[in-house]
Order: sequence, then structure tokens, then C-alpha cells
Amino acid sequence: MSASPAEDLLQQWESEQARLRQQVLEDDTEDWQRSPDFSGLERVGGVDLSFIKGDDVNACAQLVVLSYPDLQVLYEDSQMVTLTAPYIAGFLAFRETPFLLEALQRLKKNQPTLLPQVVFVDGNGLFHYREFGLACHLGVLSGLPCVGVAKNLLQVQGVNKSEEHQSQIAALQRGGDSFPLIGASGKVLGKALRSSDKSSKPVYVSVGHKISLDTAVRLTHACCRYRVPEPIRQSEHTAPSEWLDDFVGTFNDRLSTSTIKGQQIHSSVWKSDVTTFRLDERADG
DNA sequence: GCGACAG
DNA sequence: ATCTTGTCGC
Repeated sequence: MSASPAEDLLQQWESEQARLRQQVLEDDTEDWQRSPDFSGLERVGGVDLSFIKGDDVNACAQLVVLSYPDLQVLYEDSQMVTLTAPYIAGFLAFRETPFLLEALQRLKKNQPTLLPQVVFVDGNGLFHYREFGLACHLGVLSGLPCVGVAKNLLQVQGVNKSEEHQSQIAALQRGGDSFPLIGASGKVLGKALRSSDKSSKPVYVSVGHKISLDTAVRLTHACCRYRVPEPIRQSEHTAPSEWLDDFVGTFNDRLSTSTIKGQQIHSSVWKSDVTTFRLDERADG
């Protein structure tokens, strides 16, 4: 008996995850990762996809590169994309990875000296049903060190929002405090991190690729001005929701520039149907 | 049927 | 992911 097409696809995806899982490196592979102050680290990246309300097919893929330790924007790339895969918990990478990889490849081709030395991914890494979340997927396929930072807890391998979990959160006193997320096997799959003094709700950090968990947590804390690490926050901030309607209009009309909410957008055409945008100025806190 | 469900 | 207003506190 053959399974339904949907079941077949999920099985195929699971085996792909299992295959790529073997390539994940869970240790520090870079010199700067061993340094107490991350000496040698100059560029940190962040990636994200933004959607608009009624549309889960068209999105804006974002890549930003910030300086370290100043966390100033060195590079940003925004690209309207059309997704093919649906969102299914546990298979986020099959929906998002192709477009995040494209953004990294554009950067590598056009400004290779600005390639980030580590990429923050919003979503989980090893803290995943099969220990292979988006951050691992992007890490293995790009070869870059990646850190997974989820804003919400994925209940996996026995980790859940129990009383115990809640009290562990309550015990996090300052930014930088954390506790381990331990899977059923006893393995530490990630850590809940109080990312700043001001935010009581933690973020969930896990290894993506080519970095140890402790380094990932330490680095995440070092990149947080607010709850969400600055590279991810900046990449999410690059395409505020209201723009996207106009973004799409601009895209469809193939205009070279447009003005949105009083600000001018410059766009450059790469191909007949591929456009990138750059915002001259934006209001940012 | 009920709960869970990164983004 | 995205929606939306106010509210509380430093």
C-alpha cells in the first residue's frame, strides 16, 4: 500500500533531514569562537522571511549583515519571493531555506568580503523533533556557522511548558542567565536565555552548525540590545508589514523607485523578474 | 475529540 | 508569520 502524496512528501523530507543531520558540526570551529570577547569576529548576519496578512505564498526574504561588536548595518538585501512549500511545524526549512540560501549566494557573488562569519536564524537548530531545525539546515547547506534563536518554545522531546519550566524562567535574573533544555535522551538540545535585563520572556537558543551551544548562547547575549538578537531584529525590521502591499505593487509594475510612507525606495533590477530594494532611510529606535 | 503547532 | 490599542513603568 502506498501512502498519500502528502505522507510520501513528509517521509521524503524526514529522510533528507536525517541525511543532512549527520553533517552538522556541534563544536566551535572558528578561532573567534574561543576568544572571551570574540576577538576576530567582525560580521554577524541575520535572516528572515516577512509575510503580509492574507498571503502566505509571497514573502520578502531578508539578509542583513551587522558589524561586531558595534552592531551597525553593513549590508542588507531584500527580495520578493514566491514560496512553494507550506508551513509545517518541524519542516520549516523546506519552506524557507532556498530563499535564504539565495540571499547568501547573492552576497557571496557580489560582496564576498561582507559575508557574515556567523548567521542568526529565527527558528530552532538542534532543538527540533529530529534534531535538525532550520538553523541546522541553513548551516549545513551554506557551510556557515549558524545559531538558531526561537521566540517561542517548541515542545519537543519531552520539553514543555510545565510548572518546572515556568519556574526555571522565573529564576532567570539578568540578561545572560540561562537554563538547559534537556531532551528525553538526556542530551542538552538548547538553552532558554534571558537575552536582556529588561525582557523576562526568554529566547530559545540552539546550535545550528559550526558552533558550540555555550558559544552560541554567549554570542546571542552579546548581540542583544533587546529581546531578539539584533541581526534577526534588523532583518525583521527591514520589511514592516505595511510596505509589502506597496512592495508587491512596485514589483509588479517594475518601477525603479517608489515612495512609501514618505520615504523613497530604490530598486535595482537584476533580471526581468528579480528585483532588490534598498531603503534610504528608515525610522528605527 | 483534544492538544500542539519554530515561522 | 500577521493583526492592533492601550497601558504601565523607567
